[in-house]
Amino acid sequence: MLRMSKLTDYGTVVMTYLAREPERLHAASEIAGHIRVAAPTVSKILKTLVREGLVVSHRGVKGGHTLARPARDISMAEVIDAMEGPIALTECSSAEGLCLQETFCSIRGNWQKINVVIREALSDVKLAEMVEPATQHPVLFQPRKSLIEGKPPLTRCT
Amino acid sequence: MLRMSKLTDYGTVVMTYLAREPERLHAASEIAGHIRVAAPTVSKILKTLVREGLVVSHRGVKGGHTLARPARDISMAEVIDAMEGPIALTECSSAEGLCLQETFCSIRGNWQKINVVIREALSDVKLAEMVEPATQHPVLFQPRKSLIEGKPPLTRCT
DNA sequence: CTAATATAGGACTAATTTAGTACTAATTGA
DNA sequence: TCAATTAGTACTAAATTAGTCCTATATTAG
Repeated sequence: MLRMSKLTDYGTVVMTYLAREPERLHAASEIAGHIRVAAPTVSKILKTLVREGLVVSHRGVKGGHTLARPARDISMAEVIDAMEGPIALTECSSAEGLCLQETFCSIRGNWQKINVVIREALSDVKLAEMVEPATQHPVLFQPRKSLIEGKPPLTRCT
Repeated sequence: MLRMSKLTDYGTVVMTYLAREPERLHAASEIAGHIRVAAPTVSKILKTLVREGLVVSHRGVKGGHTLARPARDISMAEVIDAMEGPIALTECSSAEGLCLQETFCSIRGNWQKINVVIREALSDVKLAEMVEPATQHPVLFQPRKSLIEGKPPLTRCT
């Protein structure tokens, strides 16, 4: 439904992988082997995550990557933000006057509110929860029938 | 943050435009002129919306388009679903066994739940609300400080 | 000190997706 | 019957995204 890029999707998988053994360093090649994504691609993703402060890296022999913070303190919203980058800066929603159609666009404010709602939902889901098997998150997840029967979402597996 | 395609974005603008005068028929060219999007593109969008049952069309002289249902009965989730199409069918989240990495992917179930939460948020926002100026939606929109200060969303203006 | 192993950063290419256009057919109302 | 309008399909161009490669830098073990 709402889509994210493949790299963002991989990013969440990488983060989840790191969250399973947060005390240990993980080389990019090791991660790549486990999540079955090409090593250069994993490296690229890790670089982004390091730059954004979600992952810390150690160079050299026995180097590798690990989470910058405990998994329960990292939300999925943060991971997605880190991977998607500041693309929104070129769009009207981030600043006034960038969009020629601004005066004709009366729904901008409403969209921003919707985005806030989505952010809120994603901010409530912590990385630690993603590591757990998909069962109950009683407070957060109480889907309505109508929603469950809708079209499937667009998250990739990988 | 979470992105939708330009066409989907235009789709919401077209729907909002129709919602302003639901009693009247609107030719594709008329809509194009008002929302400042190329006419063939608007036609393409309208065809999709008609096919998905959100808009009804009337051919011939004095023909045009109008909403299939009252704006208060159409949610933004429906509009986005209609525009984005069944892309998810090729991805692992829509059916078992499509993804080679399925057995290595333990976060799939959790992602599906997150998608449900987002769907729920979007299903609560009706087209009628998008027509109103962006002010209060007291129940739905009570953003937290931390969320508001995050990166800007990716909705385009247009 | 040196060799081996890792990450860092940037440039580049390929592939995919998306946006937009063009053309023809069908329908309707005057 | 004619003009306006949508319907459908195929195609092209542009933009975005994914992925690869190369060189530099850091760290540890021996």
